[in-house]
Amino acid sequence: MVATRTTDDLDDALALAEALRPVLHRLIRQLRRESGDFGVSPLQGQLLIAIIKHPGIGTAELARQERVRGPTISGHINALEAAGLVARTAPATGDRRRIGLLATDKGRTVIKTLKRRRTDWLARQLGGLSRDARRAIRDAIAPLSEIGL
Amino acid sequence: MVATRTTDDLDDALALAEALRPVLHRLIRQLRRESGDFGVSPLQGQLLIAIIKHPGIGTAELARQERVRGPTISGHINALEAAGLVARTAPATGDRRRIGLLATDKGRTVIKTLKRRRTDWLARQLGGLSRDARRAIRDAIAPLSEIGL
DNA sequence: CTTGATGGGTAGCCTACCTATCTATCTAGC
DNA sequence: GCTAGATAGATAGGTAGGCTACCCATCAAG
Repeated sequence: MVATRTTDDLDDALALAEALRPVLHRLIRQLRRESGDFGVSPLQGQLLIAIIKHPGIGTAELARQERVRGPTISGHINALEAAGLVARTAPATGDRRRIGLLATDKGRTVIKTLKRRRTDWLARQLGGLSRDARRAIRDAIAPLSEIGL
Repeated sequence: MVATRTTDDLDDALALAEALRPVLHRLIRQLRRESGDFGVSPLQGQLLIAIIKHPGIGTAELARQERVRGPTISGHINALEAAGLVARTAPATGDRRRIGLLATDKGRTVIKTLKRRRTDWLARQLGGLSRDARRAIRDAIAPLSEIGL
């Protein structure tokens, strides 16, 4: 029955949401508290990685990727620029509203050392789990990424 | 080989952490932004539920459960008390440092209507996924809960 | 009866978002 | 060619939700 199926799906999703939400919040709280200071915040790290991967990317595109508003990007780019990790460059394309973001050598170094030396809290915790547990988490990443388009 | 196994596990955990972290952050950002105002914050909801489940519970116990510092609990209990959802009562046990937290009728009502609410953003998103995707997420909840003791 | 641990609280700070608003530029329709 | 609306980016100001530092009262143990 289609009607029943839909109802079941709704109930299923609702129950799942109730179970998932507190877990997510607890995890994030610990992640924020426990993960030490690497000079750049998690979002800034992501932005830096995105800029390295797509040189000349603009702030609007970054905002869409990270599902964040424009001013949030603006602020973080300001911080990254002040730290000498990225540079705002003149519009490369014909569109003179756009700016092109580039990572500096220092920025690339920061990401490289970050990725190499980040045996952080989260990784340690995950390492303490069984392989099955890690696989279950890994399998959930793709579905979780789909949420929110 | 035990040595190899350990190394693999470390690499595995590290890679998983790198993949999981941005997904978690993105999800939480959207959760915060998109989920409307239900009168109580997610953490306050959890606290209220815990108080209903364990009447007379104290703030220290709540802090441990939600993996949060004492003052954080203090603040939220203040808010919940000001909203008339919980009450601080005299120490029930022999320990006169402790207080006993109780949910008011209003508090119980709030939780009941909260749980029945079907218009939740997260629930809608989860409902839009395939059943397989939801199962993958459900299977990851237990492992994720284990993180951080 | 001091010493240290624990339950609970206040004050003040900080991070990381948000909305509202502004300027400059691009694009479409008249 | 010129205005109307959309888009890129920035700034100002606000808020939520944690945290640390510090305080007091009480308990438990030497």
